[in-house]
Amino acid sequence: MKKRLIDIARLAGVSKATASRALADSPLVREETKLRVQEIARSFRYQPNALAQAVATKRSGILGLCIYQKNRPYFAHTFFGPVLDSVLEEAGRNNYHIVLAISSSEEDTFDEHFIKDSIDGAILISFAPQHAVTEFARRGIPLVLVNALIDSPNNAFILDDNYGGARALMEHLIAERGRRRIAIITDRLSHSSYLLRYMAYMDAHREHGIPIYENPAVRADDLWHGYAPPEAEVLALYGLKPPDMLGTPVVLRSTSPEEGRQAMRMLLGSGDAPDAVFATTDSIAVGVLQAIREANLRIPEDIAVAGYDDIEAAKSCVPPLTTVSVNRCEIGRLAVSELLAQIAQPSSPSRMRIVPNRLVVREST
Amino acid sequence: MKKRLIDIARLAGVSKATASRALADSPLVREETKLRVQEIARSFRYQPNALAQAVATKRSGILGLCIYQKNRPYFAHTFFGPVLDSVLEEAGRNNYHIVLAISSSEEDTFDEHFIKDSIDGAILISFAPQHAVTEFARRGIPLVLVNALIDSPNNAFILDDNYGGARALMEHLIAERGRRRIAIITDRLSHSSYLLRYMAYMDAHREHGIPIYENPAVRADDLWHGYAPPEAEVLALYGLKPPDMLGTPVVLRSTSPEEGRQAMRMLLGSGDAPDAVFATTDSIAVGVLQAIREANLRIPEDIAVAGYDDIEAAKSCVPPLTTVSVNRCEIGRLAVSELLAQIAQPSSPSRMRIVPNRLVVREST
DNA sequence: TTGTATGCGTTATCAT
DNA sequence: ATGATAACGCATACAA
Repeated sequence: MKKRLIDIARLAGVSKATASRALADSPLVREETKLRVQEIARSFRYQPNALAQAVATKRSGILGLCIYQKNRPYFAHTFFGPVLDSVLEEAGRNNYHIVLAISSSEEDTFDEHFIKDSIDGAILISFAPQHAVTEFARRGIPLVLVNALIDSPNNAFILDDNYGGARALMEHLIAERGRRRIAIITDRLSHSSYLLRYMAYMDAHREHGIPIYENPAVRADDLWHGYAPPEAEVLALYGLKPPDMLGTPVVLRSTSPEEGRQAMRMLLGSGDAPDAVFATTDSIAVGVLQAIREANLRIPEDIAVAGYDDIEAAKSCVPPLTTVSVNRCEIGRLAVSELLAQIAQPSSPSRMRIVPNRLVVREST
Repeated sequence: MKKRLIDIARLAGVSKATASRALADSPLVREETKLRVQEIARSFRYQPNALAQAVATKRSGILGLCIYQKNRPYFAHTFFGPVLDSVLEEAGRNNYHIVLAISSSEEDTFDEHFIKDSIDGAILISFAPQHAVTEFARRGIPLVLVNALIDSPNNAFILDDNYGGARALMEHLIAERGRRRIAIITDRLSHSSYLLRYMAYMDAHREHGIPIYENPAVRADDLWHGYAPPEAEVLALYGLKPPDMLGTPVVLRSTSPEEGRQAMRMLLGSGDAPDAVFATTDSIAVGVLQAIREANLRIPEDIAVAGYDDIEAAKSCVPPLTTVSVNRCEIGRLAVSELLAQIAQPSSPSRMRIVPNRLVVREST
């Protein structure tokens, strides 16, 4: 019933080798026989066994897309989802398949998952522990890191311009909107993306010579949970120096409207409210908006609110949110194209590509 | 450098066969040698070549997750995304991998994509053309259909209780909120999910003996674009009869806030506004809310708005949206478990599982 | 231009 | 309990 290459070959009266060549459209086979083989293959809807092809050619045509994420959302995530979509598009254009992997443990190096010498390359999004990167290298699997800043040679990096985007946003708040008491509410700074956004926040203050907003309700020792100071070597890769002054941001344990709402309530309840809030994700900002509305304050007149990411909700929330629009589409596309380049030319040098973003001013500032 | 099974075997001083058995923890091998082989394998971080295993065992451990979607979002979609997440969870729990496929053409049967006898089973979400289902059957690939209502034997179906959910929502609007002029704004009815929601809307009116809301601005011939009447046989599978009366819903070309906004503007501009709107997706409802706010009408006092799906934005929009919460998580989980059951027992009968949903009343009604 | 023979890295069968 | 050896389905180096 199910036809193999040898069946097609017999039906066409040729050998397996010739049939194989004919189906691969090799110039080594006479046009006439080529057409005959192809016609027979088509009439039986023959499809080669991709797995057998893979073991023979040592090329599976499969790319792995991996994220470290303890809980949902995994790919139903405002960043991972759109990146996945463009990864799929670009991979499809080049006839590659995408297999997904999630790991809840930072110890994991994904070799239990799907590595097993069966993927041609991998993309790691948003978090990449050193030992995982090492393991991929050891197995000779080309790797591209997205929005993860670590000190690693021979890998390509695709990064949103977190620092630049946050700087532009801060310029908007300080120079265009004249805000001077700007609070920052952020997810953990151990993640390089948030760290860079935070550093932009600090640097903007310094350059404009205005003091960092401090709130007695925010106790640094409570709130910096688990934050390790940025490593100078890693920052240097990005052309940055460790911040020479530190504020006390409100550091959340995760990114969610509910956490943002509670954080903002705390700031409002302290009786020393800011005149602007930089929430380092739109998701947090949505909760911040809620808290301010519930306190019957006006946005942006009393408190301006800005987010980061430009997720769907940023357009439909009330008021629509000023934010930094991250080019997730381009990030996914570049990740695949860099990966394919590395697969084609395994010895190509490590490259870092910083993807520009765009400040989107809406009605919340 | 890269170790194969034979290398491990030699190092352990045994044959390939014994090594293979030892690593598979076969009872056929002496405990002592088993431990020796396993220890050596571990020390060299040996990982078997999954592709070679797959050709030998005729089992790849890969499941395909396919959607027909012309444009983005693909998996960054309010339904596909969360379903994908729970598919990944459930597949991972059973040591299966997921490879994704999108097709922009209804003609496509996915055999060009990844079928090629290399997946153990497939899940088709939200749309399943007959010939694609036939092709999967022809190739002997177990298939599960999610939220797609077609007449097909030997396949498992997982369906949100679209009809029941929409009925509950209509009961809420009519009985609890006393609304009598209820407009419906929906994506194309050629999709069974929307069709079932629409039928619930019609049936609720009939049973309560209240007339369907009609608006002169809505011209049926313009708006039913491409809608084919429901096929009785397919509906019968679901225990339903074709509607014995028809309204003129506002039928959109897609699901988006912007389309919803424009549709609602049209209704408002007609001078004959409804007192409630059933938007068959939350995404549409978000746009409806905007249009009503822009017209300075009160929600829900002047016009109540209800959606369907319970996407993230439903909680954070203003006012928070009354909607039907679809159990996407359970849908994805069931899809995988049904598929695995079918893989294990290829001759098991076709099953239809309807996943309950939940009416969530918020402040928009 | 075509065919033969070998290799890819496993698992499975059949001896021993 | 272990080892040869044959599948698995394809690609390809080498011969012809």
